[in-house]
Amino acid sequence: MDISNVKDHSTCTPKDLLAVKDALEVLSGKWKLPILIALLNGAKRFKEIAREVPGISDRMLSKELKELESHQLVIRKVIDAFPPVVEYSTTDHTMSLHSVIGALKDWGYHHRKHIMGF
Amino acid sequence: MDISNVKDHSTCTPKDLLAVKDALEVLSGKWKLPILIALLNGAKRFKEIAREVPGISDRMLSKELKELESHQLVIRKVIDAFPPVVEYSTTDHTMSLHSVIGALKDWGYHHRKHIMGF
DNA sequence: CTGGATCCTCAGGGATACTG
DNA sequence: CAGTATCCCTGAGGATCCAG
Repeated sequence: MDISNVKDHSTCTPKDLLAVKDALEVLSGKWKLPILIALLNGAKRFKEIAREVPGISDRMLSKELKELESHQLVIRKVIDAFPPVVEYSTTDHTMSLHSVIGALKDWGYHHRKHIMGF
Repeated sequence: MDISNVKDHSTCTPKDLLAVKDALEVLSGKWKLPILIALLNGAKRFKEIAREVPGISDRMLSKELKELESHQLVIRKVIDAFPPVVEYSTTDHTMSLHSVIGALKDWGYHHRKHIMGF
């Protein structure tokens, strides 16, 4: 991927802004990134994700997973059995999010230190 | 089958998740990043920012700027005159956001290509 | 020009109960 | 277990008017 123009901050074009907005929209909401982070550690079932994303309700988890699937960020695999087993996993496309998550994580730590006055 | 195709990517600890959540909270909302992007191109006045962030209302711009200031992400400089002149600029701390914005921008482009099917 | 004050809408999200 | 169906409420954000 061409990131050659990243360094030129003085020309963050309207198109670049659009790209950022696109990303924000897809990743918007309180839960999408936490869910994806949980799944990046390995495929998981519904209840497992719920356990790994503290505070999320079944309703929201269901909704968010559907949205993520529609964006091709997770894969839903149903195993016909009883009781039902559904396994969620990441996609190649999810992997491209690593730099985003990494940047947010680093900045989160940085910001906390900065505000706390260290 | 194998729920354990855990390739052990940079595993995110609960603390890391917290950091991501911190970042998301500070940058949450529809306008904060677009505003910061506008300011990264140079200090600007209220109306100039409004012009560079399409769709934002004066009310939201005012609110978001206050919040950003409280997080030390923008500096507000009043020039006593008539008509009033207020200049907003970034801080050192804002600069640390470059990697976040860069990652989001790159991923936005990438995602669009991916969804559009190239 | 730079916003504050008000009012209002709507969608994100919580709580609870229920189903195959 | 893996969700759906309802109900409800809060708060982000829009519209408009007003003031220094």
